[in-house]
Amino acid sequence: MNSELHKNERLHSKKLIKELFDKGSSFFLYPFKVMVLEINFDISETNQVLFSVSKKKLKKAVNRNLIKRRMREAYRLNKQILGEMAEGKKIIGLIYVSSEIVTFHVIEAKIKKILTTIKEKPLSDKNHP
RNA sequence: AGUGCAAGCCGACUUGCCGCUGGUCUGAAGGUAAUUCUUCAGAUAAGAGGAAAGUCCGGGCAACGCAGAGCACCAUACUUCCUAACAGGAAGGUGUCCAGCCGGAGACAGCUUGACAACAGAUAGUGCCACAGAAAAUAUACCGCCUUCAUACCGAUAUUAUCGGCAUAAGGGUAAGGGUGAAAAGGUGGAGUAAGAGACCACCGCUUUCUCAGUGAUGAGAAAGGCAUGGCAAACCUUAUGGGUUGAAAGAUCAAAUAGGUCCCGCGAUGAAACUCGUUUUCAUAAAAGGUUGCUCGUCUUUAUGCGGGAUGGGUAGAUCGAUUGAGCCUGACUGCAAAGUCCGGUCUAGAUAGAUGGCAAGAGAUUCAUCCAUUAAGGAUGUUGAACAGAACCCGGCUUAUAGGCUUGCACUUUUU
RNA sequence: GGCCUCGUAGUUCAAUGGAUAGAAUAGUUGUUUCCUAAACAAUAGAUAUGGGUUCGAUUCCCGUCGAGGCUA
Repeated sequence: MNSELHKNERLHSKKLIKELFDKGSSFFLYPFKVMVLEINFDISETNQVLFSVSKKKLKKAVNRNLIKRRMREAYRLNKQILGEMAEGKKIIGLIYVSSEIVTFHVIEAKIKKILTTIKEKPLSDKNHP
């Protein structure tokens, strides 16, 4: 599996973002809030992911960019944990809720945990939003 | 060599691996009549700032309004110039303040360096000036000063009067003085007077007019006024000048279906007349409603609502353009005191769109802290820490604010050597 | 990205440019009570920040910082 992260793997459609925040199931794993939604195969060919850092938590744009870059890098290096899913694809929202700047190693460890959790989650989670 | 001030410039590096963005080239696959388009792979060079920030000004660009006028609103405010434009910049003028020098008895004036100035108008009008103070803007109401007359008292001479002093009441002349206050009605000195006063004189300050110099702000000189009306316009306001409004989430193009929208045609308002007496025909009509940037004028459209038929075509999701060749950058020459302008030559240097510059490893390292050594002092070694402010979002010109450290130039001071 | 509004005691609000910035509540101390509450009395506490205009600034003007809202 390649370790690239192209534009079609990032979530940029306004409709899908709205759907994710309306219908998706969420859980916390500090310092992240994670939202997941399973979608049909024909809408998207790959998993799509969204990274978000709040302006309320980190005031300066430099620090927000830094955290987003570290999150993106950690997802890129570890996305093979999710593997190939036959049933459908997932859209994932990763929202940073801490107000401190965390090093890359911490973020990578947390992302690994999150991806493992998502993979092991049963499909029945979708039925009771 | 060091320290301080001012101006200008730069804004932490190397290697390896894995990645992101748009461009160019090559190859493969698919589509098209073709130019060519889409996808994938590889190669190649490139990829945040001096403030990208705050959004405080000014423009370009775009849409809207039927063109336009006035009012309202907003902004600016010494002069000349620069500029696409500006509340920006350059040069200059004036004023205030600090310091120094100097003249004068004094009021005050002159020169030099530096800093600062929202620096039009306070006799166009309105308003405000707390407390204190006689009075805060029409100065003379008050306390005072001087004087006339009357009365009472005291003293002297002397005798029923005169002179002097003091007090009270009335009248008159004055504005010197009046603990205050941020601010007190030209100032200093003289002469003068019953007491006084620009009422008078000298000087200083002020105002007005004229002449000369300067593009101009203004300056110099002369004459006159005799001084008559303080401060606040970052209070309302007046004058002059400028501004239409809204912002790229503006806007343009592509674009499936339904409803809706828009346009055209017919029926359709009121009154009168005619006859074939039907909701048939002909003629006339005004005002109303609506659109139009905050308002008014002006201007435009329509004849209610609604129904029927026909045509047109766009809101929303998305894509492309707008959108990176521009008041561009660099070098040089010329003009100008300067801001800046002109010309020759060279050059193309981010273009993302939930938002691209990152991660890991190693090295080198400004700096911080601790220990040890040495010295008049600067210093050296080991370990530790590990780089300021900060991220383009349509593009430019400024302003403001944040900023570790380094470099260059000029000035001043100190030390060392010759 | 663009536009607008607001910052006053710990909290909620007042204050025409003019005396020591006021009130409620919360806090502290005391009286009362066997103790607590309530009541009464006293007390401390603030104009976001830096400049400017003015004799004088919470108020007027400018900059900075912070908070909130509108706009697809």
